[in-house]
Parts: sequence; C-alpha cells; structure tokens
Amino acid sequence: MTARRRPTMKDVARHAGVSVSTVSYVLNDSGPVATDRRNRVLDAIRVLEYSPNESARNLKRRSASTIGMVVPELANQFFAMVTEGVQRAASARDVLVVLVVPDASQQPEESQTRLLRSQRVDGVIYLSGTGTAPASLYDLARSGPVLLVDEQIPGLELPAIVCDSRRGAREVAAHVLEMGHRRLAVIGGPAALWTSQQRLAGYREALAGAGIDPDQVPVHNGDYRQASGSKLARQALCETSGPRPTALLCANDLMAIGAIEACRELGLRVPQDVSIVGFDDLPLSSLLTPRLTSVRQPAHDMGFQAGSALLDQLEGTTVEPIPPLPVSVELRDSVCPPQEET
Amino acid sequence: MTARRRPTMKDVARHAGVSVSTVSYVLNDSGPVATDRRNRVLDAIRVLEYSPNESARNLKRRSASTIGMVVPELANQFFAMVTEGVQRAASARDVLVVLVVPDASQQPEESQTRLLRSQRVDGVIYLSGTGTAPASLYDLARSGPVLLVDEQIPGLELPAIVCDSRRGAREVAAHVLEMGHRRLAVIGGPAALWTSQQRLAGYREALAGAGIDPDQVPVHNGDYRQASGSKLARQALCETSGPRPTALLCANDLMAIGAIEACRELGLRVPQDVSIVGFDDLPLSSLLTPRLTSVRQPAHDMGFQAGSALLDQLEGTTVEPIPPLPVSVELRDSVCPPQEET
DNA sequence: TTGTAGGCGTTATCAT
DNA sequence: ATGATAACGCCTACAA
Repeated sequence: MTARRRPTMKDVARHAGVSVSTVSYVLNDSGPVATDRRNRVLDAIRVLEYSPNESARNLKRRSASTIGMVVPELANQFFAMVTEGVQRAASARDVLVVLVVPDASQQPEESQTRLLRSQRVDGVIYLSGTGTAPASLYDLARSGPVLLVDEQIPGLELPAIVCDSRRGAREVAAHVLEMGHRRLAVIGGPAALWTSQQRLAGYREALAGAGIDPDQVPVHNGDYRQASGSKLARQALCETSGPRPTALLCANDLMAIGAIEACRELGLRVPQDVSIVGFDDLPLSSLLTPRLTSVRQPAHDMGFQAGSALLDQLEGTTVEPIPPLPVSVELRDSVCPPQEET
Repeated sequence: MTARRRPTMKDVARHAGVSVSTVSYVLNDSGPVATDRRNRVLDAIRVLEYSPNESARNLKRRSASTIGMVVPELANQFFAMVTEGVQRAASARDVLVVLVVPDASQQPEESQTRLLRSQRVDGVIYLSGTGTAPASLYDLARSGPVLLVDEQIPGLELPAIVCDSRRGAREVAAHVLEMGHRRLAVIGGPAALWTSQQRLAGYREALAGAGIDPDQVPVHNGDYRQASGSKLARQALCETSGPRPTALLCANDLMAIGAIEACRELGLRVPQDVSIVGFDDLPLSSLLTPRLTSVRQPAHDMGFQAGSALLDQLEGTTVEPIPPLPVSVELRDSVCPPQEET
C-alpha cells in the first residue's frame, strides 16, 4: 500500500474529463458551468476525496482565512471564555483561529510579530492583560488590522471591544453604600490597566454620589491576582490608622477571593464583619462560601463581538466603533449591612 | 501614502544585488554564501522589512508548521490548561496552533475534517470530552496524524497522552478507607468515557484491598457536571435502602462540588457527616469550603507532552508510546473519619 | 560560490 | 460555456 499523493485540481479535471478552470469554477461558483459537467466534477471530487490545498489558495488570494488570538493565559477563566467567543465568531465564518499565549518569561516579541507579517493570519485580536503594549504590538498594528479586547491601550488608537466597567463598578459600589457602609477601602488592579482605571472611576462616582469624599477612601493597587488581594486586604484591614473599613471593593474576583481568605485568617467574618465585592463574576465565584457579589462581564460575548468585528473589517465592511457592552451586578451573600461592633 | 506591496525575495535580491537563490540560501542556511553577500542580503531584509510569505513556503514544502487542537470547551479549566500546554510545546518549536472548539449543538464534522484535509495543519491533537468518536475523527486519522489527550477511544488505535487515573483513584479511595469509612458510594462519570472507567476501576481496587466487596458499593453514573453530582449525591444519600454512606467518591471535582451542595441542602455537614473526594484538583477546589480533597492531574504538562509528541511524530522521529503521567493525591478538609451517629 | 529555470496547486484573464 | 496560460512567492536541482 503506497502512500498516495493528495489529489489536485488537475487530477479532478482529468478524472472528470474537463479542464482545471472548469473545476475551479464549480469549486468557487466563479464561472458558468453546464449542469452535467458540474456533476461530473462533483463526482470526481467525491471519488478522489479531493480537497483543495489551502496553502495554494492562500498564496493566490493573498489572505489566509485565519486570524490570530493573543491572550496572556488560558488558566484564567475570563480569558478562556473570551477566547472561546472569538473562536465561535471565526468558525461561524469559516475562519481559523491561531492561538498565541506569549510566554511571560520569554520576550514574546518575535513570535507575535512574525505571525502577522508572515501573512499566516489576516488580522489579530489582542488581549495583553497588562495594559502595556510590547513593541511587537506596534509592528503588528502597522502590518495588519489589530483589535483589542477588554482593554484600551493609551497611545494606540486601536479599535477595542470592552464592557462598561465603569458603570458596573459604580453600581456595585452603590449597592454597598445603600447597605449603609460608610468606611470602605478599594483593592484596585494594576494602575496602568485601563480596566483598573475605569473601575476605580466607577467606585469614586458612587462614593461621591453618596456624599463621601472619594479622596478619603484608601486605594490599594494590586495585580489582579489572588495573592495580592490577600496581602492588600490585610493591609486595608489592619495597618490603616482609624477605624477598620466595613467593606472592601475589589477590582476583580481573584483579588476578592484573596481578600476573603485574608479575612478568614484575621478571624473576621464575611460578610458580617467585612462585606466584599468583586468584579468579573467568574463561574467559581458563586460556588464560594460566602457566594461572592460581583459584576458579570459577558466574556464569551466580548470575544464573539471582537471576532465578528475583526472579520467585518477584513471583509472591508466599514465598521462602526462598538459601544461598551453592558455588565450586570450579581447580588449575593458577601455583602450585608454593617454590623455594629459589640 | 500608497499602501506598498509586501516585499518579496525578488525585491530583496534586487536590493542586495544578488540572485533570489542567494537570498533563499541565507534565509534557510541551505547553501554556501560568501560573508559579504550574506550581509548585504541581511541588510536588505532589514531595510525592506522583508518577511517570508509562509503561504508560498507551505505550498512548496507541503507542510504548514501548524497543528490543530480540538477541545470541547475552554470554560472548563482543565481543558484550558491542557490547551495552554499544547500551545507552549508548539510555540517552542515555532509551530502554530489552530484552535477548534466544536459547537456541540452543530454537527462538528465539517469544520474539523476539512481542517486536516486542507493541509492547513500537519496534525491534530484531539480531546473529545465525551469518549465517543465522531465520524470526522476517522477521516482525520486517515488523512494525518492524530493524537489523543486525556482519553483513549475504543476501537481507534491512536496514540494518547493520559495520566494514571486508576492509580489516583485507588489512592484517594484508599485514603478514605484508611480513615475508617466502610459505607461508601461512587458518583461516577459517563460510563462510555475511558477516564470514568479507569477511575471506577481504581476505586474498586482500593475497596477490594480493604476487604470490601466492590460489587456491594453503589455506583451512580453522572455526566461530569455539577448538576449531576448534586442529583446523584442526593440519590446516594437518601434513596438508598440501608444505612446512609459516610463517604462519596466523586469521579471529578465538578460533581464533587455538586455533591457538597446537595449535602448542604440536606442539612448534612461535610466532612463530619459525609466525607467527599473529587478528581482533577481544579484550582478552584482548594478555594471551596471545605477545601476539597482531590487528585491532581498535570493538565498543563499533559498538553505539553501531547504537543511535543505530535511534533516529534511529524518530524519523523520514531516516538515511544508515552506511559501514563503521574497524578498526586491532595489531602484537604473534605475528608475526616466517620463520626458515630448520635 | 552564484544564477537560471521549473514547479508547488490555485485563481483569474483572456481567447475560443 | 470552456480551456490555455500566466501569475502568486518560494525552493531547489542543475548549470555556470
């Protein structure tokens, strides 16, 4: 049994007794073909199990029907869901998604940049997770369309799909304030990140709206990871002079989880002693004890929209900038009215 | 400012005053080139910002330097981590990963099959999550190398990267038995899935080893999802005739979480009234209350090994079958000795 | 050591 | 309605 060469259009043409152009015509409906000959071609394709060589096609068409997705890590469920959304959007239009997870320890420059320049992808969806643009992003953007998700990068005028972090933050904070809390602290994200800034801005709006001077509320900036949430919560609850805050506004769920952990270790009950809210509403957040009040972002949808928008752009459709997607506050058990100290 | 055509090798050659073959030689070290001319070429490449057209290269080489990763969903952290591992392995060898997340509701056949046949990928890593092979998998396997991860599909003699589920299951079960439990129940996975079978086998070995007849221990098969864990736990704890089990062996973490939930609703304390163990050790499992005793699988590593093995195979390296990867039992709070009923 | 030319599998232009 | 044929950009004998 010899490993047979893959059939080409030429083989199909020969088998069907027609010319290659005819085959090409039926393959792409790109020309008129008599019904009987079309059928002969279709048969030949079936018999030979022919399938077109996409490399050749790409070469000719100068496009790859492929987009790249750059994402900092998949273990983070939010990123994973965005990625899944992107892949859905792409696959709905018969476009492939190349996944790139830059190795934080390496210089990611090379692989990402080479990616677009080598025309293996027609465009890129980019999610840095840090808010800072590596040099490679500039190159990418110069050599092809780049769309940002879940962030906006200062200095780069790139289209982006984001959601209304600010409003979400404002609303959870308002909820906490309505419960009667007056002494709050913020566990914020990396100061450089757009989402951190938006969320902080939202918290401040709510505070101001409740007649509290935002500048009086301490802000501890972390890195969006659990450990930093834990550390900063401890700081906010102990090391501050003056009375202990009764509520912690955490800029994402992972840090909120860290905060809960810290409270537990400090012997403080959540929510009776300290109310805590997060942001992201990871699926796991409703499994915690207590169930975490958080702001849900439509992760999958963000990815889907991003994928669709990029593909629209590639098709030459002029695309309107997409307004921030709506978020929703999920009220759960980690918030209650402040209890008087006994 | 006119959108300039991408430079080709010909442009580089002209700019450097050499022939295209010379350029090709320096690009791939595929021929001898005088040092000065090599430098001229390198300069030209830099000046023109040339980068090779991979489509043309692929066409010529009959390979795509790309592999496909088929995975049922990314929202499941285990799958996400495997995927990340695959991408790491690939990117370490300058190979791209095309991500495919078959839409369960659609017939996934088409996209997956077309993928490999169109020679856009050189091979595929496949993780069905169901244990049943869609027709497309047969096609895939006929037209190129396919490697399974985290499962083995009966009837298909495909290489696979798995881990030692059986041993892991045996060991957690043994731990539970050592704590003194005698009345157990198993919340198993889908009967068709290889992992379910392995884990069940492991539990049975441990039971037999402790002098308990495995056939006397009730097995409830679920679908690896939280809801089924919840439902089946309720069944195991209430509807069984005879005394209530004091421990539940759950074939994965999600079902274990469901089981914990069920216990809570039934007013049973975990672990005092019911001890529970899971499998997978998802990162979230140690965040639960109580922290879940589970069996950790090296998800990322499984992916990495799978990627590496596939690439080895593609390079023609003859690859040894890889033995099951080791797992480790993570002892935590969801297990304690059985308490006498008061 | 370097250059020329043909082909990889498609698509698209242009005759017929 | 159909069929030659010339690109697409790269690699690689083979010739110089």
